[in-house]
Parts: sequence; structure tokens; C-alpha cells
Amino acid sequence: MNGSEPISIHPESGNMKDQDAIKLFIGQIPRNLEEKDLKPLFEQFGKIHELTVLKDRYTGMHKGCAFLTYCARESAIKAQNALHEQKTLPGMTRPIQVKPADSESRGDRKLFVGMLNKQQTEEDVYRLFEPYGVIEECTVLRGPDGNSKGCAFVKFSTHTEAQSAISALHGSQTMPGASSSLVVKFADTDKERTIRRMQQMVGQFGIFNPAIALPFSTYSSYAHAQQAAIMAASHGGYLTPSVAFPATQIHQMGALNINSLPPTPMTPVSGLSSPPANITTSAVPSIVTPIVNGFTGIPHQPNGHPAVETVYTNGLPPYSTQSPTAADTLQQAFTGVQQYTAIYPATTLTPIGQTLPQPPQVIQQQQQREGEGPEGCNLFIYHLPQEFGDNELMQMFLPFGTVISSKVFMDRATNQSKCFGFVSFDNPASAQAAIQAMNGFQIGMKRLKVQLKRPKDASRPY
DNA sequence: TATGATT
Repeated sequence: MNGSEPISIHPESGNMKDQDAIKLFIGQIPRNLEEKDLKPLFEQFGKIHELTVLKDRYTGMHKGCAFLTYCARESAIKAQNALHEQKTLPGMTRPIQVKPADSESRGDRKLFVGMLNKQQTEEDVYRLFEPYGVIEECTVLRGPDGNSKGCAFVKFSTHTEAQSAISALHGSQTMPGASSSLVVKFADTDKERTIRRMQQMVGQFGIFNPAIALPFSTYSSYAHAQQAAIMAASHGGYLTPSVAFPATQIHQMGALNINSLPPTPMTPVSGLSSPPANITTSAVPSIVTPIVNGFTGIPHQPNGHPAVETVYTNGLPPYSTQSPTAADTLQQAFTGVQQYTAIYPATTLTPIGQTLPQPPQVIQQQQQREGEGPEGCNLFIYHLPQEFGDNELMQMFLPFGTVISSKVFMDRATNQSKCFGFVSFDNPASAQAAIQAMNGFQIGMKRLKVQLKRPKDASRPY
């Protein structure tokens, strides 16, 4: 089995595959079977374009699996139906696996296209992308009035095709009337990504006064808070305060049924969030993905997976269709801080050019500094932005419940923030929710550390 | 830079 194994990767020469051919992953193959041994088994379903046994990159060892591409798409389907989990090869304990390779079945075949000309139709977009593969779906995003939003979704039959379209088209040209060059990127269909976005938005909007930010901020914040609260509750008391960074959170949040969120926000806290005036409450879906810096959510699709919907304000256009690529986490978060600080006069950062829907009306938050909450209700927050004061800190945590106090520690000599502080809620569930959502949250170059305040008495390691 | 700054 070891020793010499001349592996032929090109079984037959001159055989073309369908453009929509499916690459199959074959698993549970005995390690003594090479391409030539496997060929007869698979050939019965059609002409093989390529069959490759996977070898360890370094040791060259047979990995017990292979990739198989038939010339015809149909052959792959037949083979999968006939073989997948249907028989067990000699020496194996589990049945053979025959299924589309990960590279084929990835959700990553759907592209988001931005910076289109608003006059461009589905057909125009189709023509543009056609050269790069088989297009299964092509949708121009439109507002309620039917006008294009200047962006589209294009779904290819494979990840590879989609990737080649990105390579060829992203930034390749600027459509007449568009403010920057064409954007072609993988669409954010992935649930985890969506959740991560939501997590980001809590920070983005949570640090704004929700009443003066986008109307949806209240919703997303509350939805998120509820989500986190539900989580906290369902985990009982055993939530580890040391959940480190987003990966953990995303994982945990991904387990939630985000569609079960009630559309109605929680009781408004501290009189801050008057109900959003220009939102159609009756039409709000369970999850709302606001448009942020040109981010688009997933549009409603007739027969797709409308787990997430994009909803725009009544008549209010979204934030325009700026380049979604500009919206990487870091920059978004930092922009959020800048926008925030621009709103509040007490801060020193230069306002940035981003226009807000309304001139900010600063609502003075009555601030309760007295009285920490009971045990389990008090958070220690570290890595705060330098410019955050008590109020900003409170704003950031309001979405998770009633904040009974917030305090940023200041250096007495310089009157500068020491970048840490405390927030107290009136109940432990809110505190847990806040930890879950905000610990590890990236702002600027730093990530917030949010954990329960150490009890005064004995701060033992255990 | 690290846990509510006068017990």
C-alpha cells in the first residue's frame, strides 16, 4: 500500500465536462484502492472526466477519499443516488459517501453586485455575468416603487464560477451614473455572517442614541437584546463569563432560532427610545437587516430562503448604495465611534462627513450613578474607546436592559478616560445578555472586554 | 493602562 503508487490524475484525455458538471466527493474508500481500481465502480454511471484520490500533501498517504467529476452533470446525480450510503466497500465500516464536494455545495456561489447603474435590468446583469458560468438566479434589488437600488444578486452554479466572475468583474468598470466602480463579492447569505452583522450593529447603533440613528436601530438592538436575553435565560446560570471572542459568540448565537424573535420591541428603557416614528410597525418582519454604509441585507425572495429580510423605511431611501466593500468590520466599528463622537459635543474627535438622517438632538439621559446592582448585575468593561464617557457607556449597554448606573474611570490628573468602566443592570439576565453580545466586540483597533465585575471581597482565582 | 477613585 505504501511505496510506489503511480497516480493518474487525468483518466481520459480529450473529454470535456459539462459546464454545470458537479464535482463529487467520494468518502469511505479503502486506502488500497487507487484511481484505476475505483474507475469501474463509477464508470457505470457515465463517462468520467476526472477522478483523483486525495493524498496527504506531505506524506503522500491515501486519505481514503477522492474527488470525482463526470463529464455529464446527470452522471453525477445518478452516481450519488445509486451509491451514496448505499454500499460499503471492502474493509470499511461505514458506507461509501458520494456527494457534491464542498466546493460545489457551498452557499458561496451567490454574488452581490453593487454599483450598478439603476437603469440596468436583470437582463443586462445577466449578460454581464454570463461569460463566467451558468447563472441560476439573477435578481436586481428594487425598492417598493420598483426602482433599482443599483445592486443585484447573481447566483452561479458553482463557487468556482462565482469566484471567476469576481476576479474578472470586481472593480473592472464604473457604470454610468455610479459613484464608484462595480462591486462584485460573495453575498452575505450565511447565517453566521448575518448574526455577526447584527452583533456589529448593536455596537454601531447601540452607541448612538437610537432615536437619532436609523429607525431600525432600535429594532435591531432590541431584537439582539432579546436574543441575548433568551440565550442567557436558556443557559441558566452556567454561562461562562470568560467567553472570549466572537467565534464563541457567533457559535452560540447561531444556535438560536432567530426567526422566533417577536417583532415587538421590549419595554423601552429609561425613556430613551421613543418608538421609531417612521417605521411601519405592522409590517416589521422578525428580523430586520438595516442598510448600513451601503450594506444590504438579503432581499425578500419568493421561493428562496427568506430567513432575513431587508426592510427599508417608509419612503426613505436606504443610505444609498455605497460600496459594501468599504464596510469591513474594523472600519465600520471605528466609523461608528466617530459618528458617535461627532454627535456628542463633549467629545473631541472631528466630525466626519457622513450625513445623518436628522440633526442630532441630544437627549440628556438622566444618569443614575448611585447604587451598583446586586451581584451578577455589575459589569466591568475594559478597552473602551478613549472618548467614551459615562453617557456613551450607558448608551452602549442600554439595549440589553435597564442600566442603573454607568461609570467610566477617569484619570484624575489628566481628566482622561482610563478606558475602563462599570455598568450595572437591574437584573443578572441583562448583564449576561450584555456580556454575550458585547464581550469581544471590536471598536477601532480594540475589542471590548465585558465581564462581571469582580466582587469586592475575595478575588481569588477560583 | 485593569475592577465604582474619601470608609
